[in-house]
Parts: sequence; C-alpha cells; structure tokens
Amino acid sequence: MATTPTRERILDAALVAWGTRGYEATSLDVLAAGLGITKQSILYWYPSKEALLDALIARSAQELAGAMNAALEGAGNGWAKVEAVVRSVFRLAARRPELLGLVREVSRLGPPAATRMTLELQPLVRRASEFLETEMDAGRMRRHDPNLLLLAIYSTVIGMVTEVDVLRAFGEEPTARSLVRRRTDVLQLLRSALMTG
Amino acid sequence: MATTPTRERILDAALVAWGTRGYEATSLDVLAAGLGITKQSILYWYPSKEALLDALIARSAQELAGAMNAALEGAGNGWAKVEAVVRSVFRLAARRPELLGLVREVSRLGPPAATRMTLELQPLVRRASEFLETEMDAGRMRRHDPNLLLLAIYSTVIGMVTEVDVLRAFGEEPTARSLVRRRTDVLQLLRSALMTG
DNA sequence: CCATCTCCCTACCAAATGGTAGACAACGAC
DNA sequence: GTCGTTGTCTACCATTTGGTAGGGAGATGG
Repeated sequence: MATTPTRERILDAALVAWGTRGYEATSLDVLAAGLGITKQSILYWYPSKEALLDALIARSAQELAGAMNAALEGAGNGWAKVEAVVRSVFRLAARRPELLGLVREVSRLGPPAATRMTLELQPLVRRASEFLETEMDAGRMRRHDPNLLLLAIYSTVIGMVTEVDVLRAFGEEPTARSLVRRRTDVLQLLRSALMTG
Repeated sequence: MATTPTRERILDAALVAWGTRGYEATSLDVLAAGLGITKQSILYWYPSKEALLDALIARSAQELAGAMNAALEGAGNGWAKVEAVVRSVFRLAARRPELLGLVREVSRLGPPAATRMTLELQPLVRRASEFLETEMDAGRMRRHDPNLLLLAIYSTVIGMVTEVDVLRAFGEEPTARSLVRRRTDVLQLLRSALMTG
C-alpha cells in the first residue's frame, strides 16, 4: 500500500475535523498534531487556512458530484433514478460521514466558502433539474417546481447530518447502516407525494 | 416604551450573532461592541461565554416550545393541526429568523449545548408524538413510525435555515414572506404522503 | 563532492480571545 | 452626609490563533 502523500493526508484530516467539530473550532495546530506533523508543514502545502478550506471544498464537491453524476447518467428513469442518485450519496456518506458534515459546515460559513461550493455543484444541479422536467413532461412524475423538488430531496439528504447531531446530543453514536435505513424511509415518504399513479 | 434591561439585550444580541455567524465566530468583544458596552459588562451578567449560551438556549427553547405548544393544545386535528403547529414556528421564525439558526448552531455544537436544548424540547416532542399516534389510531393519518414523521416535519422546518444559506451563497437575501411560502409548499409535499383518503 | 531542491522543523510574532482585579460613578437608605 | 449596592468601566493577563523567517536533514543530479 503506497503511503498517501502529505498533501492528501492534510485534506483528509481537515475533512474529518471540520466536517464534525467545525472550521473555526479546529485550529491548524490541532489538525497538524493529529497528523504527527507541525502547523508549519500544513502552511507549506497550503498558504493559509482559508486556502486549505478552498482546496477541501473543491475536492469534496468533486467527489460528491462525481458519485451523483454517475447515478444520474446511468440507466433507468422515474423514481428508480431519484432513488439511485440519493443512494449514491448515502453510500458515499456511509464511507465518509464527514462529507455531508462539511457541506453543512460550508453552507453555514457563508460567502465566500459557500459560494465556492455552490458554484462547484451547479452543473450537477442543473442536470438534475433537467431530468426532473423530462420526467414530468413524460407524465411519470407529478408536475411541481423542479427547484422545490430538489430542495425537498436535498433536505432529506442533509437531514442525515441533523439526525446525527440529535442522536449525539443523547450520547448515542449512530451506525452508518441505521442512518441509511432511516433516511431511506424518509425518502419513501416523499415518493407517494411525487409519483403519479 | 420601557428600555430593555441589559441582561435581555445581551441575550438578544447573542441570538442574532450566534444564530447567523456562529458561536465560535462571534467573540464577546464583538457582541459587546454591538451593544455599546464592554465585554466585562457581559461577564458581569453571565459568568462565562458558555453560561451565556446556556441561558440563551433556555430562553430560545422556551420561546419555541411555547409557540408550538399553544398550537398543539389548540382546536382541530389531522393535517390542520400539523399545519397549525408548523405555521406557528414559521410565524416565530419570520419575526426572529435567528431562532432557527440558533437551533441549527446548537445542534452542530454538540454536547453539552445540544443535550441541553434537546432536553428542553423533549416534553414538546413527546406531546407531538402522542398527537400523531392518536391521529393514526383514529385512522385520520397513515400509520408510520411517529419519530420518523417528526423527523420529516423537523427537516422541513430546519430546512428553512439551509435554504437561507444557499440563497445567501448566491448573494441573495431572502424575505421572510418568500421563505414561509416556499417552506409551506415543501410541507404540502408531505401532506399527500401522510394523510389517508 | 558539491550544488540544489524538497520537505519539515524550531523559533518567533502580532493580534485576538476568554477571563480576572479592582477603581469609580450613580443612587437609594438611613 | 455617609454607607452599601449596583452596574459599568479601565487595566491586565495567560493562552491560543494564523502566519513569517529561516535553518537543516536528506535525496537528487552533475
């Protein structure tokens, strides 16, 4: 197994720390200590904390968009495809729970970080919107504002983060499996609202 | 108009600042400057930053629970009541947009803050759960896990915060009115999934 | 064997943070 | 008038933060 280069290891550590404890709450020193290096080594690879966040956003957005795009371009249509896309996110989130946490964190941070991530994901959103319109034109889905549907689906996905928070507040650490099952159930609630027939 | 006592003004300022920019991101100095006082005056009323957060959580949870309780104890049943409760939150959030922001922020902060808020809202959650069970027993609502339904409804409400973030990422400041309309639409999506007949 | 480049380190620094100590003005009670 | 209380302030402080300057070990290449 090839040793991961420092550059990537820093991104990994930042993803975990910032996606769970938060950006302001995790200093470069703490980040470095967890990697067995010093803060100055981080600043060698990334000129500032903000630059590191920027790089992390770029990589994470690409990872998310990549997974969803694959499902979106794949076979099938109607509800099956909606489910396939959402499931692709769940699979990713089960492997890297901090990814969704980072999305939540970045959107909370506001511009310029949030703007950056939003722009990065925009092509994907547009493609998803087009898909929904096609489905509605074909009569396979009830007619709604596509952006509204995307928002509802997005809420379902990002709700996973909230759910983790709530469970943690009770001192309970949820398993990836239980989370995915639960979120899939919530998704099913949407199904009967969205689909015709 | 009676001048609001300092104690309350501090809570108000903290709610706005922490509910939008975040807890770690807003120092006591900044908070005090906005009030035209010094950090030491804040520390006179609240022994520490954490104690201030604690007091803020208590007051905010009470405010939220109070509004929802009134709607929950009111007349009506079935979907009308679900809508009444959610609308009561929307009305509150339209007047004090930072309230939901604080809920999001606190759940992100994790224990002990999140635990505190969760406990504070627990009675309300239990009562809501009982209401849903009554409705299902009476056949006015499809049978589901009540906690699942609450989670779905909660996602709809808290999604308002996410929506604000996303819009702000595009440099757009949403109006309270447009937000409420939008969220009500999302809520309607749930309706057909939940109700019988 | 020397020069260069890569990568991480030690040593600092200025600014900001949460918090403490204590002075001081206003004010009501006696 | 004096005394205690209340509420705010100025003056500090220790620690932490993001960031800079520069040294040095080790590989690489001529």
